[in-house]
Amino acid sequence: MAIRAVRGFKDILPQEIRSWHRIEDLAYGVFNTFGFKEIRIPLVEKTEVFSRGIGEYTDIVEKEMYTFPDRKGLSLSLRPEATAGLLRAVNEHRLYAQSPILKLFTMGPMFRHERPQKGRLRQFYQIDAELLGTKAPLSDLEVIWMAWDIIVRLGVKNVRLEINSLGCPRCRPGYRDALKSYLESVFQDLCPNCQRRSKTNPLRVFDCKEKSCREIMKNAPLMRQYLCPECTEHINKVLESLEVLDIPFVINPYLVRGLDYYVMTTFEIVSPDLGAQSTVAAGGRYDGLLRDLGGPDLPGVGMAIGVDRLLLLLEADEETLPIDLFVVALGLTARKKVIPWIGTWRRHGLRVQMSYEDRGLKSQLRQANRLGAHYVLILGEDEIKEERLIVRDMKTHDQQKIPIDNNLISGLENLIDM
RNA sequence: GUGGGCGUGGCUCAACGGAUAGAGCAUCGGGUUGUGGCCCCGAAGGCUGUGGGUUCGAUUCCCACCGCUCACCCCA
Repeated sequence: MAIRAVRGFKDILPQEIRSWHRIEDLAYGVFNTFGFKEIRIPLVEKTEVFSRGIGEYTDIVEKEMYTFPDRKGLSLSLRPEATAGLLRAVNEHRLYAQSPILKLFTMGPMFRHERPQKGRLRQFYQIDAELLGTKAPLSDLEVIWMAWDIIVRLGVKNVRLEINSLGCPRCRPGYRDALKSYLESVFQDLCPNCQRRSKTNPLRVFDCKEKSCREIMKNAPLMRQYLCPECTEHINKVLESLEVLDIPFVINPYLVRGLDYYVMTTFEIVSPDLGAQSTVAAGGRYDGLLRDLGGPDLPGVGMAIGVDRLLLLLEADEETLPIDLFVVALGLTARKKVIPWIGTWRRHGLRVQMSYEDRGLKSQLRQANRLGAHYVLILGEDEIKEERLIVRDMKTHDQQKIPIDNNLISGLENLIDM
């Protein structure tokens, strides 16, 4: 029985790698123009980073993390998201001291032990950006803008921005109480799941798909009615700036993030083409998180793009990487002559391949054709005797002979016009 | 963790409970002893996911397990 990859862990095969590069390259470009700098952080952190950062009683921390003791008994976890670890690094290296505003991005795999399905793997990739040091609504905009830009510029059509405000530590408790007491009053009529959620994560009840729960929640109090003046002004300014930019959005009063650190602005970019896991990108404001991780009380806002999901929305890229020159050497003498030439051409940047097997001309030409070679160079006994080798243009079928002399290397390069 | 669907050459899929499990694509070789693609011919490639059961006989029906997948849950 051959060994298979672990459930929920996938190989990214050569035929899909170009799409990955396309996404990553575009993201690098966008981040660069927005003035974000790259940071690379460990895949493993002390479990504490996530339990304190994301929240001890969130599903992610409670039942989805890969947590294990190291050889000395210290509890470690594979990162289930990027923000907590990134802020740990910011704090550890006092990066916030360099400038009042810190703009960072990172990309890489995250790990959550969930049941795999479409758009949900146990190792999945995120492109993540964080903007620290300001509460200004325009910083929310920047982060949303980048996510939107990356997704739209990749050619994804059918996406929608959903946005909401979760309030702040001043107004959220009042709302939470109101929601809780409402949920208590209707407790008997909620589905078992929501009865549990009403205690652990009341906002999540809004997400329930049960008809009865939806009906009940239509009369539930909404955060919007409880937002303090500052939060109201903040979200309004974010929405105004989105309008200025012509980024279409819908206000989703039920939008909730499953991580405890979010306050005020939260958003998702969703696509109906993804199946049940419809969120391509998401993020929000997390003032207070850095403080909770033991750092200074710096506000922040961030976003993460699900690369695997984004990939599901893209047209598959061509995998074939054409080559410039395929060298056919027939026989041992020819092979020996040809190898140093190949080395030179490769150092000059030409994409050159040869057959590793001692096959006939026909077979090697077939191989050259399959590889998409533009030119084929043929060197056999006749050519050695004649001291001229054959250069064949596979597209036009033209063939010509060029002398094997000191000018061979540059002569060929001129001929094939690279 | 719960439920549905599906497991046959590398890939996409056939085969009423019946014979040596087939086809297309891909691979390799030949048709041209040194000229690719198209065409023709041929070769190689299978413990039909695993283990039980029913049957004279199971790829086919039943059960269990494993795997994949979609959905619930949750989230990027």
